[in-house]
Amino acid sequence: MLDSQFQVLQLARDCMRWDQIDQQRCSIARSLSVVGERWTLLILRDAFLGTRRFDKFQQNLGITRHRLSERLSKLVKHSVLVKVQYNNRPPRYEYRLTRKGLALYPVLMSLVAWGDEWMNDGMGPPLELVHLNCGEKIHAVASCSTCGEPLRPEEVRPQLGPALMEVAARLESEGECIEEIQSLIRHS
Amino acid sequence: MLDSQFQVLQLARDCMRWDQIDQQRCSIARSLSVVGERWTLLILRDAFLGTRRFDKFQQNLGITRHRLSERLSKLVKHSVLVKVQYNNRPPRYEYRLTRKGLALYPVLMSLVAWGDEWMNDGMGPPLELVHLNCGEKIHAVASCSTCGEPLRPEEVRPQLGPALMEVAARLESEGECIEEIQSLIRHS
DNA sequence: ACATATCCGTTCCGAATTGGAACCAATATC
DNA sequence: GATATTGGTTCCAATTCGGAACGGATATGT
Repeated sequence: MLDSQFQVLQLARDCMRWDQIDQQRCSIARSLSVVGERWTLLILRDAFLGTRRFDKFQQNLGITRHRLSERLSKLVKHSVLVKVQYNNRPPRYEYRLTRKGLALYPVLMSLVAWGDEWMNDGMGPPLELVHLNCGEKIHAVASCSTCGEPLRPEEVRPQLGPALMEVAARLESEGECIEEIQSLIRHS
Repeated sequence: MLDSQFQVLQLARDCMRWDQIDQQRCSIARSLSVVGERWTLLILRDAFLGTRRFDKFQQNLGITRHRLSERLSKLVKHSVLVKVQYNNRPPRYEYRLTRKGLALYPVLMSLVAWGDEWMNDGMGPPLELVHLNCGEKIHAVASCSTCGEPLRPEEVRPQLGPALMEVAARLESEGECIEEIQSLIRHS
């Protein structure tokens, strides 16, 4: 009971270990607990470009076999990839994006857009993206799911959602100061 | 000369070390070389929620002071944050998002959207986002910079951009097989 | 039949990164 | 003069990582 509050507010310990961030009530922290490790997003980049087999991932990425094996297993465990047998004799497996994995496309595309604009070396983007829908060279923009306008930080107001509401209410009823509830928002 | 090709194709060494991914001609790899380390995106999440001071970051995140100091310095070095003196005596500093830092908003919002949908625990999202433009609770969608339609992986065709074109041309004139040029695309 | 190749990993060890805690310096406040 | 606050740095043990060798199941060449 008290424990879970402390977990959210991180008063239980001076510092939180990285392998515990999935316990935070924060969607970014939870996302990163699955895709936030070294190599993982690069593996997914390759998956979106069509790579499916262990060897190809290893060659394309230059990751060690050990690390690759570990990362792929974790992605399978979290249903971002599925391990599919594509050959009986000898038994051979490949890794394919699931719906959950495909849903990461916006994350990768926004990283591409940022890198193209802010990390280029003056030689233009390494890859160009042609949108078959409109035929133009394009980049990704984050826009509103309802009105379709591009999202700007100052026009988006974060507020306590259902998952945090009750925690906040309990804290308030126990006389916790507003500052700690604010801090809750920061952690969500 | 040959070195730079090997760098791109990663034939020079069996494996590439993580601290060298910024040398890849890949915008995702380059982006991750700045924001891909543990804690960094969580620090930026806090920055977008208004945190500016060393102590507040430390309290909110539960990161060690050492690590925080290192990450902030790196973000300042890459102009994602600026260190601004907000008090003369005693000299006190705070960290603010630059334009380059603000441009990371889509990355964070797409991580939030993915986490809300795929990593929730059945209690609804921790934070709700109200878009002042339309007044609704919304989430971020990646859409086309030209036609505005939501981006779907199968409708986006990646092709060699200027930064890779010349490398590919040189490889071809030297008789490298098409497979290695394909691999170039994968690395870009 | 036997050697070699391919694919998909695992095991092991030294090197690099991280977490945890203590320490430090400049100034404000009691 | 003692204690608190802000913004760090230093140090060491624990964890994670990179590199290279090894393994097992099967195909392929000779």
